[in-house]
Amino acid sequence: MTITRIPPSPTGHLHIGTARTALFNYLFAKKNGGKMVFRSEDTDKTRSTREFEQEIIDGLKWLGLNWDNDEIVRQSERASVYREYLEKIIASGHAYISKEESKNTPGVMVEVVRLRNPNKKITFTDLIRGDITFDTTELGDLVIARNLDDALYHFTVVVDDHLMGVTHVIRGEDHISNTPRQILIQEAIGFDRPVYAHLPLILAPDRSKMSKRHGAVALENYKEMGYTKEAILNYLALLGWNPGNDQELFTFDELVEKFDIANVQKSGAIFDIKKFNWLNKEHLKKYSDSEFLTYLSLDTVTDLPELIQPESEAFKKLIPTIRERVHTRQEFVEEIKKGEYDFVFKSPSYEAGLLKWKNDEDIKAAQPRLQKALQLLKEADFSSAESIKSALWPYAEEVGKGEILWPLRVALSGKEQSPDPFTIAFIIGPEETLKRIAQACDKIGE
RNA sequence: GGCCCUAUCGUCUAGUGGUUAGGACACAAGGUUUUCAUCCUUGAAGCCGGAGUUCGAUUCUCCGUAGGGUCACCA
Repeated sequence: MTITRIPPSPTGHLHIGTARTALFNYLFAKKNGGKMVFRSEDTDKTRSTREFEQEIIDGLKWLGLNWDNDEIVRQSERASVYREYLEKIIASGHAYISKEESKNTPGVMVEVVRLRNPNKKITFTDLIRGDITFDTTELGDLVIARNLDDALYHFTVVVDDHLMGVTHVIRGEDHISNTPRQILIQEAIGFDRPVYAHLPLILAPDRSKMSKRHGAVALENYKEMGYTKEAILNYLALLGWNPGNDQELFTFDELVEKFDIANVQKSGAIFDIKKFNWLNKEHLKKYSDSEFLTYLSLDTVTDLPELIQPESEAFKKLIPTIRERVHTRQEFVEEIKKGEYDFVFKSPSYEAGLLKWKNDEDIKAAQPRLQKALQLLKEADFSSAESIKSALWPYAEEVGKGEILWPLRVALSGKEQSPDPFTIAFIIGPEETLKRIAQACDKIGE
């Protein structure tokens, strides 16, 4: 049975790269009818925290990347297991206790455990890159434990991967050079070698490994900005993998179905927020109005302008309009905060001159048209933007579209750029619509 | 610097010993019912360089070059 693993170190937030590694491990396992296991690599007691561990677990689960039995193996709780193998490997002569000065606290003598390096060439076959050969001589007798009760990373990884039955180690390219060390330890203990696959890295725009100095790297950051899990999964998968055809939009199920590690790229991929935005919007399109409202969760936005009333009828009617203009919840909220749609909630203020259509000589030309529109709208059906449009359209065709639509839109929005007048009229309702048009007429008259 | 990995439009990528080198994002232009957005159409944009193999290399080999990763008693 195929068993992959996701072994994060809880020394920081859930990195977007870790999420992608988890995704690929999950997809590979699923694809092969196997499972993924989870392991918290918290042997560094000074940097690991339970808070980070929980955040990582929550993040992976939020994405839907579940693992076998929900089980959480913690390396910090397995010292006795490591000790057993440490003693075994020392007894066999493949490792030895070395009395030397501590590197961490100079001046203090300690007894670390070192692997007796056979100084040989190691060749392993990477599922993505093919054969990779290292001469381990340069590694020296690497330290595998600070002492018998305090095993280090390379040792714990090898022991746990073996004990947890891991068949495929799929991890970031930054682990390639760790692989020969771990193979050396495997061979010293006598464990079988798993299959390795090293994924290309996610790169920042400057082509270096994506890190905090480049901006958001934590999954949580993207979640907060309003990237949906569907979009995150989809984008992460596309970063370094392709289905072999032109499909770019995937549901999670489709990814599971179509994933093939043979189609994983060798070279690193730059994280392109623009394409990510596009994908997010595409996935958002599938949301119904009520799903979108839930997605927005505006009640969690603490600094929403007072003017905006998320519960109001007008606001609910406004949502589809904003929705088609933004990629994320964050952009949505910013649009509101900028006051772009304040005209929905209060009478617009604007210079009368703005009412003048570009083809008109005088602003006064707009007045009779607005009067006519007023008249037509009094009889109009305000049940939809479409019905409002049909009430005005014949007249607009007769007198010229810009000639009436422009001043009408300005009368309703007070802006040079806004949604079309029918939509605005629908949102603010008949009473307010008629009032604003009348006000515009007054403005011209002044 | 040593070791290792990588190299197709700006970005993510498809692809082949002979192709008009395909798609997507982004960008530009035009259009769709006034502006913005949406949508549609069109466009610009790429095989890192040099040898070699070959009738023919973007594709295969080698050498460069460039970029990246890694060199802990962190993981």
